[in-house]
Amino acid sequence: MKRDGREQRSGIAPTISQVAKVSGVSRATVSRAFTRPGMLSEETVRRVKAVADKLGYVPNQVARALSTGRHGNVALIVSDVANPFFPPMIRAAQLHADKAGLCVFLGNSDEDPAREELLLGRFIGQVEGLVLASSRLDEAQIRIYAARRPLVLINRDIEGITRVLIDTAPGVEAAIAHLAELGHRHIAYVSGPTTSWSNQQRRNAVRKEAAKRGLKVIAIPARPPSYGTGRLAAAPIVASGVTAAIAFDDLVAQGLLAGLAALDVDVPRSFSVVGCDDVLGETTYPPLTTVSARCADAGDVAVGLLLSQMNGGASGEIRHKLNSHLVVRASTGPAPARRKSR
Amino acid sequence: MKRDGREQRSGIAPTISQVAKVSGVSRATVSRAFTRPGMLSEETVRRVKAVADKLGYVPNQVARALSTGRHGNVALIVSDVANPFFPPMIRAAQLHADKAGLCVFLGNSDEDPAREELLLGRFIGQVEGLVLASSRLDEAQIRIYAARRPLVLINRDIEGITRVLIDTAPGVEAAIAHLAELGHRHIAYVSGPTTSWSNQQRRNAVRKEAAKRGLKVIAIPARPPSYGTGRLAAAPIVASGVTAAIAFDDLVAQGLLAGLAALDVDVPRSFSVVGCDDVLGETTYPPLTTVSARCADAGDVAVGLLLSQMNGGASGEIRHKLNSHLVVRASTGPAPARRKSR
DNA sequence: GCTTGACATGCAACCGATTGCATTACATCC
DNA sequence: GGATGTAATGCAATCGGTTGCATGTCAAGC
Repeated sequence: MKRDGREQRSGIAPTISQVAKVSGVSRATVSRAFTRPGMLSEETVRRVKAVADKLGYVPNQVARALSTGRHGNVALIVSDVANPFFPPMIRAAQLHADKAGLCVFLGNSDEDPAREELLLGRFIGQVEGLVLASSRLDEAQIRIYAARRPLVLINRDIEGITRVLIDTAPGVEAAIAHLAELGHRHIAYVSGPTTSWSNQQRRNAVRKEAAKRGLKVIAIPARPPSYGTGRLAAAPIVASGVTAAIAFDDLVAQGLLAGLAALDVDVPRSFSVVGCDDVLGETTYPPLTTVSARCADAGDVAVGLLLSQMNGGASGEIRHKLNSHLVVRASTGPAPARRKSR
Repeated sequence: MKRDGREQRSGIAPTISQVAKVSGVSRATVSRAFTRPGMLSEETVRRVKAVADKLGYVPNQVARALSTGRHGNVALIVSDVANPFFPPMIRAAQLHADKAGLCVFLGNSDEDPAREELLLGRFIGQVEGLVLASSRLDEAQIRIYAARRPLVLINRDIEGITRVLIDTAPGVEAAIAHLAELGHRHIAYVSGPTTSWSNQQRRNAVRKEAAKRGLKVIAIPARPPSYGTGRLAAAPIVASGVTAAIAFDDLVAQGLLAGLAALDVDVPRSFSVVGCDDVLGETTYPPLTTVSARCADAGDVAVGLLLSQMNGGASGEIRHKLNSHLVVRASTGPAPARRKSR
């Protein structure tokens, strides 16, 4: 049977032909009643819509897509839905897409390039545009897809491809300044994935500003970045003798906080911690001083850029930077006297 | 121009006709080389595929969907992506769908029935099945959609519609028993949305088990359930004189923890807190005793049921219950002597 | 040698819309 | 009154596949 998968349930959905027959016009007219009512007399539009309503007719998106090439779908691929960094971004992207009448496919690559590519292959045929957040794909691959469809990247910096970058450098610099003012002279950067653009950017910002202010900085890895690895980083950090740490992200910072608590190190009295992303709000204990990264805005802006690209505008490459600032809460304080006086 | 939206970028995608022409066979044969290779001679299949490869031909999903009625898409609508309860569920659902070769549309209703319906309307035409998690839609609406497409609900109990319910009752009962054993005699339930199935279920479980063990329970609302409202609930709870509280979810519990800390109430020494859902792991301070709700499993099972429904099987109604258990961490302890001895 | 059937492939209708190009009916203008 | 224009609608091709049925080929069976 041909109609197998179509409408397993009650009543086959009415088609344009049925509406046409009942309202005594051609299929073209019914189509226009929905897509270009201005072309028809008001009377006809009214009559057709009334019939459509009575029959419960809804234009078939798939058929429309085949003939127009526009299906009103976009895809968003993230590396890990469960990382608190993404949900606000996803939400904002959704919202923007919704307003534009678009449906969004969500893909979760689980940080695996192979999976990411699989998803991409599945999506590409049925979307008008793509947003890749923190893509782990290699540059060549990304370029191939970008050649087929409008595509925008989030937190990945590839020349010639529209991208939105959350520029945490200003916030990170402010954080270092903040620590310096509090008297810290020796700090640690708890680093994230080496392949991540964000991590590189943050590391560089830390180095640069620390050098400027004459602070010493050591790097301690937390890979993959998570609560658990952050927690494990506490011991080596304490052993290293630094008085403050700035972590790759909030999750790592939160783990670090827990690790410090377990070692009986009082935060912020004897040690200061700064996070990055500001996705946890005040929910940590103590509330985390962190670099606000506006991840929601990133989702919103990315979809906006995608839209304008889909509509033919904005053909040139765009490199949109979102800046950041420091949010001081309660996990940072004056450097402990013992070390400060050294 | 007709081809407007189609392939704005380089090289129009090759179609079945081009492959047919180049390989010197009919379009039907090319189609079959992909969908029913067994029908063709091995030699032909090989040749066609070689040509397709060289041309970079990929079957157009949209066209295929129009003619077969199967597009391999499903939709998942949640009430709030940003609530930590959902991401693990989304992730699990994705994973399962991926394995079955399906793409998933994600919708975020933001707890708003009107938005939920809008999304549903947009999705219904291009999916083969739907999963609604914590739907806020009224029953009649849901039934209408369920009549058009296979549909499964998560945490919503409507007769006749396949649903997966995270049964937190056993875990909640265990939590009450745990508190009773610790000597608490008077506790609070910090309640969530009145329209939520989960909330009703949890409230009832608390009442029942408390009655059985002779505990007194009062209800204090935290609406909408969030860190903020949980925090605000701390004051009235302390004022009420209870020695322990069980919260609608982990977020509320986490807020409550913060509110108590702000009031200088020591947890667990002078007050015990239990959460629900177990989505925060050990990341709270102190680590939260909570009812594990296996939200990831719910996503996985829901997609599984949807699949079997889509494939014609499992026509009868299914009511799948996922059970729960108590995870004891560090936010619960013996009731304080002062009150215990009363 | 002719029938029969299996196998491989092609023909053409179809899925449900959109749209360029008629066609028709009037109104307007010299 | 005939040329011209305009507004409303229909015709039929098209989008890119899938599939029921017809056709052709070749080998086995009688």
